[in-house]
Amino acid sequence: MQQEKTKITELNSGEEHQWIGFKIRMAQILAFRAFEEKVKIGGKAARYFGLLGYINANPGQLQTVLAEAVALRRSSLVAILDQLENEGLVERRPVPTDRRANQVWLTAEGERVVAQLREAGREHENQATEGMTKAEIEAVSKGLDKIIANLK
Amino acid sequence: MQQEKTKITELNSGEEHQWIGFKIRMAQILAFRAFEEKVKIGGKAARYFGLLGYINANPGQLQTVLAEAVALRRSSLVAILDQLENEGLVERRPVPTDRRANQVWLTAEGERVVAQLREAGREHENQATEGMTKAEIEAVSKGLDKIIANLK
DNA sequence: TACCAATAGTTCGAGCTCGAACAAATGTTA
DNA sequence: TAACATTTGTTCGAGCTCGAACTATTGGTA
Repeated sequence: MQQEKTKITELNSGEEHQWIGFKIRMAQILAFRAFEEKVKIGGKAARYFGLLGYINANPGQLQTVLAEAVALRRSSLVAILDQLENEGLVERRPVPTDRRANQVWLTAEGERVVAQLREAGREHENQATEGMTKAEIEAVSKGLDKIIANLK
Repeated sequence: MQQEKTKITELNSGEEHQWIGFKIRMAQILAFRAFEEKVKIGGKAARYFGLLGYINANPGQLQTVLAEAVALRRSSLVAILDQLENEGLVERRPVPTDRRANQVWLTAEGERVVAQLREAGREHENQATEGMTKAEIEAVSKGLDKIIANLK
């Protein structure tokens, strides 16, 4: 039973594709891809915008906290911070009360880059939610909050 | 200006973390992680459940179409199909009218595995949306559809 | 105090996705 | 027909994340 090429006009999405979990996956892949294609500011900064933004909002946190905040493993964060430190965007400082730990801070340059990325991020956000009402966007946002909380 | 460890009771999420794009990323990482931890059925099947489900709903499609359907690149799909073929879940068949192309089909075993995974997927879906009303879930679902369409 | 568990950060190898480049086949156009 | 462009699947190297194992340090307990 083989289909004529020209007759495949309509593809069946399948039950799985109606699941939230799958849609979230699709959306994240497409969103990340689009953002990176759009933003060409300073090195790895765009890729780790979420992390940099979090550091900006919470200066001086431990690496463990940062990892949790962006849903990465502690071990994954090491190389990322190494790079961002090499690019002069981020700084590791010793914690006086605990010699195992590091506080992570943005450099002045890091703060500048975050500000620039924020602009690009807003544009991206607008593109992603184009044609949606405020209420629709809010509903997705609140819903995702609940889903994230459920999965944590 | 360094903070006392015990005084960091409340973390600032930062503007970025309020963005849909960021929440989508968090949700997808957590959801994928949770699903893989839960499901221990046959090899790589769980990881590529979305793909298998799509093949199940659309048997005999070209690899290019499949890649698009799950938001992966053509080149990424090659190794995945190699594995799934090795595990006996999937089959590549030549296309009579185009000697470059392959049709991809599920084997009988593949169909059995998809059915099993579907069960696990429903559980996972329930966990992720626990405590949410039907309307809330629907709002997230529709909203994600629009976002996906915007980013495509 | 001495001992043991827990924690912060790190290293390392495995596995995954990507983009670029390629061969083979097909489509298009002069 | 011949020449060129496009498409399909592929290979390959770079870059990323993960889990497991490790060191150093800190916390808890007998």
